[in-house]
Amino acid sequence: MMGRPPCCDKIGVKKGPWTPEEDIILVSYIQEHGPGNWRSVPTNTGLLRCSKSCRLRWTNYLRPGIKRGNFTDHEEKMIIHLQALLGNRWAAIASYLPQRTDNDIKNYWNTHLKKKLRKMQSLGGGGGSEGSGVQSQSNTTLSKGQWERRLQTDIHTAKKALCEALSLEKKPNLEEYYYNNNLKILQESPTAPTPPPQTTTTTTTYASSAENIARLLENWMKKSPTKSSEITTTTQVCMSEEGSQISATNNYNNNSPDHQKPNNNNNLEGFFNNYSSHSTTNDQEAVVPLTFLEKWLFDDAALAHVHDDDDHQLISVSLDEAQSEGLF
DNA sequence: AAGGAGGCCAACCGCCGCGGA
DNA sequence: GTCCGCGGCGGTTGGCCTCCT
Repeated sequence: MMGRPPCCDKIGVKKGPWTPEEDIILVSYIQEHGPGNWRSVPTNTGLLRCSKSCRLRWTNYLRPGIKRGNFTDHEEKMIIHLQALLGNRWAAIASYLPQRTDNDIKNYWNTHLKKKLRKMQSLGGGGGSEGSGVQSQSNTTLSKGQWERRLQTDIHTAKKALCEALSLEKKPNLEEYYYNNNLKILQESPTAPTPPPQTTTTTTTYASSAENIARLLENWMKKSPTKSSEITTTTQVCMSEEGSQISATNNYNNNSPDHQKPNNNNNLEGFFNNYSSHSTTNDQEAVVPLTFLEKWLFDDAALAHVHDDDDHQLISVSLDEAQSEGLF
């Protein structure tokens, strides 16, 4: 067909940091229409942003359930391990850490973990791999057959490593994980728990909260010296089979332009009742395992217990899940 | 207290795969 | 079958912040 309209006009597109006002416009729009169809977002909202920018802002900052800063030890280890297995596939890695965005993980890797690993490798004496991760040591030229065999071996090794890593986790399968995780989230909420979804796709559930909005409102408060009010973070999660849509029953000022007024906390309450995202990972890239690092990772036998902490609502990667994602 | 250096992170850029026309 | 836009991803950057001298 003759050219759809471009996703954004290059002229008149605003760049740079998002303002709280823009955030609220975007959030209220997504609340009404759900995430997706990003092309229509700038036109329908009047935001002078390109669709990509809107999507990015949502996924990296405004999306409910995002945890920021302070990576836990367990998260750190998962990232390191997954990075070793998957390489720099931040989106894939992020799918195992639902509270973290790929951007966050990427940043954390680049700013903290790279350095940390380098340090540990120099301490451990072994090494050979450089900063960008735990890379395969083989640089020798191989014939195609050799290369394939090597790759297979690497994949096998990676599988094993992942198996071991996963066996440290206490959640034995995906359904149980979802159920447990869901319950955990629901502990914050007065609503009744829902049964685990009957699905084999990797549906990543985000803890719903108004934290992100609260945060942006907080910023707004700073700008406007009105009284800062406490945002209640009542959360309510119910997993739908379809997922990916914010419940239409939420009433974050659906009909009123008042959504731009930040003090209306009642409207924030229950804002994100239901949100989940889909991720399809099909990563088969395997990288040769770890030596010193591996030890460091696996030595942490307490790993499995970390989940008890409410602050650690991590996806425990089950073997089933990994298998269904083509890791094996 | 001031200036510089380095760190951190939000956002942009460019590429790629997919799907619709 | 081809073209083109969209959405997603990873790499990179620029500006703000913190720490150090």
